[in-house]
Amino acid sequence: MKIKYNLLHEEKNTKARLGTIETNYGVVDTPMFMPVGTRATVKMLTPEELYDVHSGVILANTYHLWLRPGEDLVEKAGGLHKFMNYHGPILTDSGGFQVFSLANPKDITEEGVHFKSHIDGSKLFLTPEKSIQIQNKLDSDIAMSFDECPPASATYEYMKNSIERTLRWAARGKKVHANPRQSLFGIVQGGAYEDLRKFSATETVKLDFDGYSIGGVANDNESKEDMYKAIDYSIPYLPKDKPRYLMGVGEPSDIVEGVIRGIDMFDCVLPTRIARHGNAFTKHGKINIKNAKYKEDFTPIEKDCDCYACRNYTKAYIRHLVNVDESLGGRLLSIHNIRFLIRLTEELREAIKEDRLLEYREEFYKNYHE
RNA sequence: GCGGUAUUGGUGAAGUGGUUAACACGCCGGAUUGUGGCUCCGGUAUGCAUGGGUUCGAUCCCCAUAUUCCGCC
Repeated sequence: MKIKYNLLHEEKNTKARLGTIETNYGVVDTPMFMPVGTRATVKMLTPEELYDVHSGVILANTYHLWLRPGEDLVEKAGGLHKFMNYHGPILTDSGGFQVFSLANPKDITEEGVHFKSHIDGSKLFLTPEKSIQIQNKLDSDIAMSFDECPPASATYEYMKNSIERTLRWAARGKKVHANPRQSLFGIVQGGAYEDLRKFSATETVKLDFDGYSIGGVANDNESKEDMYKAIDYSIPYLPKDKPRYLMGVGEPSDIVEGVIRGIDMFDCVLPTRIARHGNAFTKHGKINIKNAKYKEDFTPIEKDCDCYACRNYTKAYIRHLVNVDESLGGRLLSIHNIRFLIRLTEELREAIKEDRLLEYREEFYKNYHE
C-alpha cells in the first residue's frame, strides 16, 4: 500500500505539525529523524540496534545499490527489507544527491546524467526512468524522484534551468513508477530564491506525489539563513495532508528549526559519520571523544541518555576504542548519536502536542552551544 | 683494555659551515548536513648526546667525556 499521512495536531505558535505515517512496515510518528543506510546498512549497526534506538524509517541509496550489488540481486533476495533484514520502513534516495557529489554540471543533460563510477571509473548513465525502475525493484516503501541537487551557490539562471529540468524529470519518473506497494515523493528545489521555490513547489505538487521534499539545502557552505529561507519559501505551497521531508538535514539545531517551520521528516549522515570520526552529540553541543580531557573521564557520554552506549560505557573507554581504531568505538558513538537525534524528535513531538515548541527551542539553545 | 662506528623531537629518521632543521608515525586540535573514500585540514624540536675549542658564524670541523654498535686481545 501507499503511505498515508495523518495530521494529528498543528502547533499553536509555529508551523510545526504532529502526525503519523502509516506504512507497509508499521506506523511511524512525525516529525521524525531517519538514519542513513546508503549501502543497505546503517553503517556499523544491526537492525536490532536500530530498533533499540527507536528508528522508524531508514534510508538506502539507489545509486550505490545499483552499482553494488545491483537491483536485480536485491530483487532476487526478496527486496531490500528481506535482503538487509530490516522490518521497518525504508526510503530510497534516487541518486539525485550523487549528481551533486559525483557528477560535473556538464555531465547533466536533459535525458539524464553521465557519471563515472566512483568504484572503477566506468561510464554510467542514470535517467529519471532508470532511477525509478531501480527503486521499484529495490522495493523500498518510499521512492524519491530523480532530481538534480544543485549547489546552493548556483546562480539564479542556473537554478531556474535546473528546477525546470527537475520538474520534467519528476514527471518522467512518475510515469514509469510501477510498484503499487511503493510511494513516490517529489522534490522541491530552487535554492534560497523565493520565486523559484514557489514555482518548484507549486509545479511539483501539480504532479501529485505521495509526499514532498525540500532538497538542495545544507550543501556547498550554504548559510543557515539561506536554508531557513529555502524552507520558508517552499512550505506554504505544500499540501497539509502530505508529509514534508527536508533532505539531508541535519544538525540538532537544524532539526529544531526545521520542525518549527513545518518539516515532518529529516535524514542525515551526520550522526553516523561523525561517530566514525570520534564525535558525539550531547545536549550541550558536539564533543570530540578523542580530546585528551576525556582520557580519565569514567562517566557516560550523557548521564541521562537511555542509549545502549550511555547505559554501559564510559567516555574513557570509548575514547580508547576510537584511539586504537577498534570498530566498537564507532558503533557505540553511532548508536548514541542516532538515539540522540531520535530522542530530540521525541521531545519535539511532546512539545508540539503541548503547544510549547517555542519554549522548547529557547531551552534547547540555552543548553546547546556549537 | 685497544681500534673503529654512531649519538638529531614522543618514535623512525633526512639534512647543511650561514635566513623559519625535510618527511613519516605519534600526540594535540578542528572539519564533516539526500555518505565514494576510518577521510580531510591545522598545530606540534628556540634545538641536533654533554663540555670545551676553531670560525664573523657550527647541529654540521677539532678535542675530551658519556653512551651505542662492530671487530681484536
